[in-house]
Amino acid sequence: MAIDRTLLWPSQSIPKRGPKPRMTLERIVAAAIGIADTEGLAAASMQRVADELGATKMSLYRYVPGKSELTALMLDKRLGAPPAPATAAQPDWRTALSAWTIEIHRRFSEAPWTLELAVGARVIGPNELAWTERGLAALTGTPLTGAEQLDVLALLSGHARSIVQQQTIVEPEHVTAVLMSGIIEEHATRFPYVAAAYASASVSGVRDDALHFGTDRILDGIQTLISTRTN
Amino acid sequence: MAIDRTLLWPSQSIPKRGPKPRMTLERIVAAAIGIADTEGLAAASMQRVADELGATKMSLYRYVPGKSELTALMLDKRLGAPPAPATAAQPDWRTALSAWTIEIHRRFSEAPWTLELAVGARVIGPNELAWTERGLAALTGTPLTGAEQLDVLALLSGHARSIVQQQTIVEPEHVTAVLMSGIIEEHATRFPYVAAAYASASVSGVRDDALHFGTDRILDGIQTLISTRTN
DNA sequence: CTAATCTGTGTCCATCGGACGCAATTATGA
DNA sequence: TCATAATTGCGTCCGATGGACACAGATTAG
Repeated sequence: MAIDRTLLWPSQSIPKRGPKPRMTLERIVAAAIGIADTEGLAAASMQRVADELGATKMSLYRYVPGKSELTALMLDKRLGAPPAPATAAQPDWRTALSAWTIEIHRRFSEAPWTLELAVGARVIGPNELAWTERGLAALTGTPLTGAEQLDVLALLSGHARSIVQQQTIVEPEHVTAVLMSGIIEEHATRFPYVAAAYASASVSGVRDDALHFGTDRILDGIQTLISTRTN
Repeated sequence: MAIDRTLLWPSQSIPKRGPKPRMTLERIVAAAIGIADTEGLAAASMQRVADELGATKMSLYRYVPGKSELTALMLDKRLGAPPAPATAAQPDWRTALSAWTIEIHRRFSEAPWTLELAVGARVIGPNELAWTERGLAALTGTPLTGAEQLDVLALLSGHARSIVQQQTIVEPEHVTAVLMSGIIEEHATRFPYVAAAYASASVSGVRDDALHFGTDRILDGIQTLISTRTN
């Protein structure tokens, strides 16, 4: 149940006796990520990862205590560290946080299987913490408290993830979207507002900017809060 | 892979020949929900549900095509229909949407296992659609387009879900929270802003209002958009 | 050179979702 | 009344999963 800290946050161990390790933790994680990227998270079983590395399943357990620790490593490594900040003068908090949100969305969007792993209780990894650090840096100087700053970041990253979650609904074959419009049409009398909204949304063309819409709304709301503080 | 529509959106079948069904779809779903509520979603296996009902595992497949359909039913039924609107004069969009968001949060919070099911591609259920209908009704009269109204609801419900997701991290035994603060303390030099923010957040006492904070920010942002439209 | 230690892995297990077919049960048509 | 068609419950079997455990071989420390 409990996840081993020492894997996400490695200390040193350096055993010296015994045979040389034939594998590497990094190689295992990389192989698992490769499988998840191409064949989905479910395909990244211990057996499959071991096959990919030409090893047996049980040998992996010399490097990873269990599956959940492996997936935790996959998540943190796949999201990666935040991009290096521009060397030029640092932008204001709004443009910085906007870029922060868009980039997080891009990361999750690149590997939708990470969403499934980001649900529920888990130990935060170094990359994830680096993202928080970066976001907090952007909010420094604003009149928000530390707790409020954390809430802001949770709000924005939650939005980014939520958008990816909804996008993956439409993505595979559009079959779910078609099915949904069929349901809505059939029950238009039960859900008149939904029918009207979807009809209007379809007329006005495909909307791809739900991410920006929500981000702008949230940032507007933060702007409002900051304004009331500074005045 | 594909989820059967006809279970979430039942048509009639009414077979008359053959033995009387000993079970009911409702009973199966209810039993599965009960198990998930008390022992977690993973415990709600077909075998376990069958045991709960005094039936065999395979007999359940006469009522449910597969596990994914069962979980879809569990999700929609557990969330339930939106509460009946107050008979008094309908409130303005802001108070209505605020209550909408908080109630959605409460539903998810009651059964955190629903979060796991609400991830990824899925067929929308009648209750979920009823929630959307209710939210759209609250937004009628605002100068927002249909697509924008849908985006607003996705933004708010996404926030509510995101908050529950983070709360479940702290909930079980606080072990994760303690672990996290330990990690942050150890790496305070690598993540100075995070360390400062968490220290400040701890000093100012436990924050339980991340839900309201985010909801208010979002609603402020929508308010801003509406204001620019009406002027 | 011996003993301690570490790696790789072969074997076994419980559990999971599910395919398939068979026996029992019920309603329908002749 | 009786055969037939349809429908249910269920026993059996399967592949795949994560993981426990023990043992052989490799490697180094004393």
